[in-house]
Amino acid sequence: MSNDSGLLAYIDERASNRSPIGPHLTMLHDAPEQCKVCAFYYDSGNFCAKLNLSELHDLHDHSQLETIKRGTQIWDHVLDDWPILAIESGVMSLQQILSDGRKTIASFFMRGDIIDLRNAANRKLGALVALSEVTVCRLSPEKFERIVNANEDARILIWENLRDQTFRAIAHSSDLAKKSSREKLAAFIFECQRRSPSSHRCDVVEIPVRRRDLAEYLGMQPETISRCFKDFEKRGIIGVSDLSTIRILDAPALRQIANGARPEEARRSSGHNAYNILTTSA
Amino acid sequence: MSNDSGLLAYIDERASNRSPIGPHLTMLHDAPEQCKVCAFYYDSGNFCAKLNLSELHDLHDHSQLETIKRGTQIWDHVLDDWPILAIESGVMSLQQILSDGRKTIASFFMRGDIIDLRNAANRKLGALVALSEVTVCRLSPEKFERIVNANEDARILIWENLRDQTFRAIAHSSDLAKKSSREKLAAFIFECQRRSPSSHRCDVVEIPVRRRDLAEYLGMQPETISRCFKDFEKRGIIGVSDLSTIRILDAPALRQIANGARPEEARRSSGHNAYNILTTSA
DNA sequence: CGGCAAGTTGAGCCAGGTCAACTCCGGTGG
DNA sequence: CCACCGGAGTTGACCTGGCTCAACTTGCCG
Repeated sequence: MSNDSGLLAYIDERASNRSPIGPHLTMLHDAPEQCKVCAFYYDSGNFCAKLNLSELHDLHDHSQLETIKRGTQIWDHVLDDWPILAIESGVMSLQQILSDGRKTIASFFMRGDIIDLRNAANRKLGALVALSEVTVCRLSPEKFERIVNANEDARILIWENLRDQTFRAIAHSSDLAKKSSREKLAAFIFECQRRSPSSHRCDVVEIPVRRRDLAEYLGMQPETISRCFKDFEKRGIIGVSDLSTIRILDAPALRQIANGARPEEARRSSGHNAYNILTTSA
Repeated sequence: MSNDSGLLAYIDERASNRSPIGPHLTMLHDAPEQCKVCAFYYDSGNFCAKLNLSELHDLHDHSQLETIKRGTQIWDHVLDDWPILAIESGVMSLQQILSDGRKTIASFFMRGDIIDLRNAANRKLGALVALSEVTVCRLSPEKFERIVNANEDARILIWENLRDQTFRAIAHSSDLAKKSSREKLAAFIFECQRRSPSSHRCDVVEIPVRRRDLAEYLGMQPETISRCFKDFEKRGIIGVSDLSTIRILDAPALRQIANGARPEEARRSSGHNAYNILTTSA
């Protein structure tokens, strides 16, 4: 997919309608070449797969596919023009810097996520930074808007994608709020498993980010991350082969930890539970 | 709830669409009584205000307005049928209970928020619990869906509402991740100010939830909340009149704290005149 | 006025932050 | 091919912010 990025470099983004195949819409029997190999198209149930060929070509011709290196920030003035990003591969992060330099990664965006930052300017959300090599498609806001208006399937899908991002952020909030370091890490491992591209559940999980980024995402220190991994490994819950790959050896135990079961003690339970919540265990 | 639905049944929704003063809509010169006093209708720029009278009546007639008491949970089997909630007043919370009893409030929903929990069942998000007396309108999913499909203004508004919830959750995540207790509380005070119904910025801020709920939202202990409030008060940054009302006395200082400026150190300002620095805007 | 929940205050302690030293590893250049 | 470098990760020692527990005060409601 990087073999034709050289082609892209030539293109004048503003003026040309740059259809890679054919001058006009006469040859709509096929999807654009770039789209054929893009997850948004060939993943069943992703956005571009919902479009008809006319829409797909229209969107493609006014969008920009780009590969960006780790550490690159997408600047605000670019986002002003291209506020809608489709992450095709890699991991993007939304990060904030506090006045004294502490850095926080508020959210990860991975393959299949569509980031819609229209109107996000007022609320300063932070910077979009690539945590790995990222392939991203900048969707034309106008075409996107038009397609979403016209195509109900696409609209529903986009809506669910956004809701999923919301739910993910909410779940992440509650992880951060009350969980211990081990619990957060365990929950994150399952989150990685859940979001892994290979939809088949597998006990080998890829950690797609560096320890350091992971620490910033989970609100911890790299040292603590390291200690927690070591702890899990020592207890035989996971196996660590290399830094970016682990194997879950004792899924039930890991699940218990992720769900916040304390070892044995001190359930100062139930007495003050005015709300009588009925906890439905998964 | 649907007292005058008979009349409306006559109307052909398609033909009368988007014509607030259509021919045989003469008797529809008025919104439903309940809607007239509802924030979603009279707040400029909220959902129901975007509907034409036909849509408004249709939605109203198939929805349920309800007042629920503090501590009440909206049960899952109810959410299955009524997954879309419009919060008219009060504070709803989304809370999770960990296996050992720790409770987390992941998100607050206040006036003007529309909670769309369709398809949220798979990802167990937690329970919806009222933190105060809440007036909520359960929107008919079918009517809601139809209106969102037909009415572009309404759709855009809903879309922005959801995006705002996402951004809020993300911002909350980054607050929880790396901020100290004081910083989180300061940030929360500003969040309350921002979301207060009285749109005019005012230095008197209402804290709409109990200390205990606040603690669970911010991932702290009630004792710590109390100590932080006392600390701010002692330093003259805020004034506390009663438990649910505070007054911001030194907004710049509070802002500094919320943004994560540490007390003394690391000020690379090198400045002679600290007052000339205008870092924070709006 | 009495009872109960919410909030506050105080004392002690521990999980995780902080700092420093070290290893590991890929890239680079002589 | 090796020496060197720098950034990432790890390990150990120490320290502190905020959790915990317990006792107390306040406020609300019948």
